[in-house]
Amino acid sequence: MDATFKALSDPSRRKILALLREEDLTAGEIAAHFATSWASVSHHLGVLREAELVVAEREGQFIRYSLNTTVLQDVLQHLMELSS
Amino acid sequence: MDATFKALSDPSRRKILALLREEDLTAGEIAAHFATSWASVSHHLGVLREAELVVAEREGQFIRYSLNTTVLQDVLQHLMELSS
DNA sequence: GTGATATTTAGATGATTATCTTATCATCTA
DNA sequence: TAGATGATAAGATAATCATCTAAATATCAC
Repeated sequence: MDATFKALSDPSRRKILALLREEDLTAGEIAAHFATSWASVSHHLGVLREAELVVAEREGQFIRYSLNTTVLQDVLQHLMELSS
Repeated sequence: MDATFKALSDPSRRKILALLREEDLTAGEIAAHFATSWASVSHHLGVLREAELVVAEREGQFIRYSLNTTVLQDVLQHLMELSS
């Protein structure tokens, strides 16, 4: 749960999650939405992968990312227990 | 929303929120639950205040802290929009 | 295999952060 | 007012983090 919250604490990473909510995207498509370097975006994707908030799957030359809503549900559960 | 997630990303601060979920507590009562220095706990309380996740109210010699569930609800809303 | 494209990794740097000790501020009691 | 207690602020330090450039890895097309 610690890694999850830490992953969520960066606005770039939350933006990535919001993009993936619309549709699955390759790393390049995600990076295209940012002004920072590809390496920086790749770093954020690594953090999100580590936290299991996203899933990466190679598709030939590309790597396609998708949301793991299960972990997001866990976070929601945790926060609801705090706020209820 | 940024400050809120950053505030939530530290386990000590989430522990403080969990304590406050049970009952309102003074800064000293909160600090008693931690092995770190009072100053460190006070720092965390400052971060939580800044994020408006808690409300501080002076009661004579003491300062009593309570949860601000409104902001927690906002976080929940934000996360639900990501996960739905 | 060679070259081209997609992505990640490595190493470095500057900024932020959590923690500590010490000092300061606020309130109470006598 | 003086001393004691509750709490925060200031200043220092070590660790973590986001970002960069350059290098490495993986796949595809030829």
